[in-house]
Amino acid sequence: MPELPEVETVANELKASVINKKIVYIEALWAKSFDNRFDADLKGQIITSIGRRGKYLILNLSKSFLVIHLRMTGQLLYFENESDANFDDYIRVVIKFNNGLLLFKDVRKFGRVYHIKDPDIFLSHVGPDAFDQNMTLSVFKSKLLSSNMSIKAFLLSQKYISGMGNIYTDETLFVSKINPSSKANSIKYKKAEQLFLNMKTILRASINNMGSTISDYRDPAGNKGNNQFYFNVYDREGQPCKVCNTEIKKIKFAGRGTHFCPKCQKA
DNA sequence: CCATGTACCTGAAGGC
DNA sequence: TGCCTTCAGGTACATG
Repeated sequence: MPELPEVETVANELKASVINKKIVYIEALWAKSFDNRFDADLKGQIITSIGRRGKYLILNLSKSFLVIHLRMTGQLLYFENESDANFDDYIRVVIKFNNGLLLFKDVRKFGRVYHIKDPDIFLSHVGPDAFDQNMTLSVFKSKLLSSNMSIKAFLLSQKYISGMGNIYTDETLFVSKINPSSKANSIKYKKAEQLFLNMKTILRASINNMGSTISDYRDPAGNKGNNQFYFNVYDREGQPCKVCNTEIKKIKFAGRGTHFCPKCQKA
């Protein structure tokens, strides 16, 4: 699931529920889901702030950091009262606070809770995300020019710009009228500007809609997002294009299911 | 540098 | 009903 808007939604809700709380207990029910890379005691540490970079959630603790990636099916579920929690078969990590409980649930076990010393080092391979102050239009354009990849692969790669996943990449390319196979460095100046603005508009709209839920995504309260009701192309194979009525196609491209309008997004 | 395939995992959905 | 295949919002790594 989770791409930038979903992780942003999770971060915003956690800010309201776990800031200033003290960890009193942490346990990995599935060992690989918790990657402990720093020798500091988590017990007793307080969550001082919460951030996000691309699809990574960053919990700033008193002496170290928890960095969490939800991958495909990860969820962070928060319960003010422990008795409200449902410990089903897919709970991988349990974090108890002096008051409240956070469960990391993950059906497919791809997600990770990392305990690290320095997020800047840990995330050094991850580029600035779409809302980073440093990600200006001119920076974005120069990164486009530097790459001979397809624009779809470019946006999916997290090293140039982070946070974009399969849904928002397809949606952004549709609105920008760019074929997914177009080379990143072939996109003209004006088109690149539209792409940049559309990307931010689409991500912001989804944040306002609490993210998109296709199947697994839930926010920390267990609620689904609403942005999936506004897709133009994603998950709309065979349905008419909302602009020109042409049938939306789905192909395999850059290793991913890729949705587009053959007329609006000519190669 | 770039594209492709594989691995990591489980469950849902579709074909027969 | 049941078996088999394919696919899924992501990323790391190996191979041409």
